[in-house]
Amino acid sequence: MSVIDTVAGSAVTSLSIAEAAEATGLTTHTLRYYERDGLLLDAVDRASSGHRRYSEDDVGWIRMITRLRSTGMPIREVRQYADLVRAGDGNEAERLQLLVAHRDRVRKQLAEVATHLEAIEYKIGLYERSTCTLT
Amino acid sequence: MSVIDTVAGSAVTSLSIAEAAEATGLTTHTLRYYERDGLLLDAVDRASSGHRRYSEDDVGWIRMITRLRSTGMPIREVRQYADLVRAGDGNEAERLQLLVAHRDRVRKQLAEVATHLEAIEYKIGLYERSTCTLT
DNA sequence: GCTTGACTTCGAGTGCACTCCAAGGCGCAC
DNA sequence: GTGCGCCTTGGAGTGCACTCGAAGTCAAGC
Repeated sequence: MSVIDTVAGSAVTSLSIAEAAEATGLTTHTLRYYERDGLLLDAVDRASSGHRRYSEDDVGWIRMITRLRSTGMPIREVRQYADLVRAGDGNEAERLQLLVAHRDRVRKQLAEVATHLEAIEYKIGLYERSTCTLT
Repeated sequence: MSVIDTVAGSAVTSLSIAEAAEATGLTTHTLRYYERDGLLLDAVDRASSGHRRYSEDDVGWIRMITRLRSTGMPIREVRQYADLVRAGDGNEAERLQLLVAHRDRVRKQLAEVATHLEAIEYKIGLYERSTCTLT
């Protein structure tokens, strides 16, 4: 189903929603939901049939926001980021600020989870020792 | 409000729900919710007034399940773990299995988040360089 | 030309984990 | 003895992020 077209001499691949889902690890439901909710930079292109056609840029952007989401950024904030990028040049400082704030949160949370993990591993150690003596 | 009592010669401190909230970082709402939902090992002791009195063991257990929750274990699974502990001796292998499965999930997710974080840091690097040249 | 299947829309439904509310009880300060 | 504040209960409400359903469209294959 992926369509290969030629624009200005360079090959352009576009994907159906199912293929875009496959490529990004999201469901087709989620892809439509993200678009509706303003998380994508633009409305996705359509084939003459009205079906969505995802460009490589679309997929790249979706992969980026998937990284933001997987690190715990709320939908609302991803939308803010998309709004800034959509607004075009001149707000790079704001985008940077948003990303840095997120990075700091993620680092902090990563450290906390690592600490909790250690405590859990300690507990596991206790159980392993007691189970071992039982056998 | 924390009550110091003497039982069998050793000092026993018990905390009001507000103090237990303070000590565990949860809200009083959440503490009651966890108890209702079977996440605690037993019903918490009551003062003659009917108010809850949290023992040090209670607080220790709540801290443990808070670690499980903060590392992403669903309420449902925390309850399973509590059920096993409540059932008493003989199911240590099951508890161990549950904890190990959780540990493995956490390790995996930690690694994924770390990877996503690197990609975000790379992006930040790009913005920092471009903002820098603008100034 | 009819079926099939992948797509479309809008709106409603789900699951999770809290979070809050209203009405009432208890014990202490004034 | 009355106001105050902290507590109690059951049940309802909230916010988030999907997730699903129903009804309809379109292109391709038989």
